Amino acid sequence: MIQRPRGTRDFPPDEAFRRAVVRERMARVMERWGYQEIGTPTFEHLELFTQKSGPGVLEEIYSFKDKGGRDLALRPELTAPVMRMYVSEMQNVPRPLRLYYYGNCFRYERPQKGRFREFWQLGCELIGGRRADSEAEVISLAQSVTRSVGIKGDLHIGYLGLIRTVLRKLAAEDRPAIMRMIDKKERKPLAERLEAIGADHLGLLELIDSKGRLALDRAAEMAEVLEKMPNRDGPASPIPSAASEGARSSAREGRAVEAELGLPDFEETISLLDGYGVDYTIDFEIVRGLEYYTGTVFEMYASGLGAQSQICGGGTYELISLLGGAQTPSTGFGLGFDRILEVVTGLPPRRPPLVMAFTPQVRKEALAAARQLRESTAVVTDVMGRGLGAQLKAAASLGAEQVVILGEKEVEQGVFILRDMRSGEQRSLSMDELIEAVGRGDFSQAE
RNA sequence: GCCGGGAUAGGGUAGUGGUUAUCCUGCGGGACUGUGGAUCCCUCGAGCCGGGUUCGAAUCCCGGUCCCGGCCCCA
Repeated sequence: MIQRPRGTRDFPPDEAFRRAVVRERMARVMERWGYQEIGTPTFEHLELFTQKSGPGVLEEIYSFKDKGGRDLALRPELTAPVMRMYVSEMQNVPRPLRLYYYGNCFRYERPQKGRFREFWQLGCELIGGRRADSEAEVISLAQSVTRSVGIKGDLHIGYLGLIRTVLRKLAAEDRPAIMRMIDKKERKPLAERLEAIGADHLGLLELIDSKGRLALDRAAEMAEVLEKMPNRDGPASPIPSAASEGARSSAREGRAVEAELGLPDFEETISLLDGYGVDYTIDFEIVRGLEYYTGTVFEMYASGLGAQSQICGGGTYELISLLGGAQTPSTGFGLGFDRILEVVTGLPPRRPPLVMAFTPQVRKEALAAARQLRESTAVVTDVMGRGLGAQLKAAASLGAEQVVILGEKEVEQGVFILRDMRSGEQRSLSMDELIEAVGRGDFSQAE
């Protein structure tokens, strides 16, 4: 017997239905905010991903050569493809662009709870807006989307400008280790290291330990001090444009990303969030590793997912120039669709179809009637050559709520019997009355 | 790439060296060609794969595959 490839899943009817309902609800929220769905290819040139994330991603990417010798890769995420699409065909569309996507992605990783080799992401990108406004909108949208399926995620919002500025007061060789320890929450080693390099007075530890409003106050105090301090590597270098440096470095290879302190911008974002009524925690511990994030970053967590509790991640980044476009800020997030399905509860069950039961003599009439009823609801008919009794039995085990019964008598009188399977109550109805009675019972009503 | 636990009919399971491989459920058929999920009867259907040990392996050993959880990583 042939098995499924490791880390992939089959979705039986009930599960596929749940996924469709959740996807549908979340997409509807995106649409309400004016975001338009786009689609990109399942595979791309490998270079797109190495350019964005560095050669390190090769380990976890499904890459291959096609018959023409091209290096291709199954997409491991969707932000880079969306940005590629923007650069190659949407740069002249009026800004801002509000886009969303849903698609499967592939990573060669060890499967565990909430982690698969083929997984689905749903996300959005807001391209070319003013920073604080865009961030507030996107963060609010993220919360709105997850809440639309009944998930109350724990939203943490951080800001990289401050930490980057602190790091620039340190010797360049110390920075990666410090960054890593923050990300890993290795508090003790971090404290020791900061002390060892004489940086414990900068307030970094206190900053990442503070959460919420307190953190913002602390950040403001720090910013005042930091602004007066010289950087160890001179003034901040602007983001290099693709043209100016040959466009081949990856975001991960230590490109100088804007490191302006910019705390007022972050404060503006935060204050707008209050306008949106977003529920959040300020948390400077979020660093999201990547160098292409330029300012605000955020993540959402949900309980019940074991080691993989993060269901959403996003922020503001500068990727477009890296892919050869004009420098354009973009804010977005990606949702781990599969993880969301793990924690979502209380979805309505699929509505069972109407069963059209008939005696053998009037099969054709029954099929014709079924065809008419399908204009307004889901209808199934027997294909097993069963007798009427057996058809009723089958309808019952399907969970059918209503059965239409048709025999010679009914055909002669031009009526149909509508039987309510719960009560056993039966009524004789004309086709028009029948259509009226069964109402709309299709897929969309189940949501 | 690393660590731990697993894998027996479609689903759920019992069995720890010799059984006709257990039971529940399911599927299909029948009792039942004008009205229900009940009942009864019949049928179908399994020890992940490959080696090894043994007179004999679902059971013990080795390798692989896949699943579950964790580490690493998480764009």
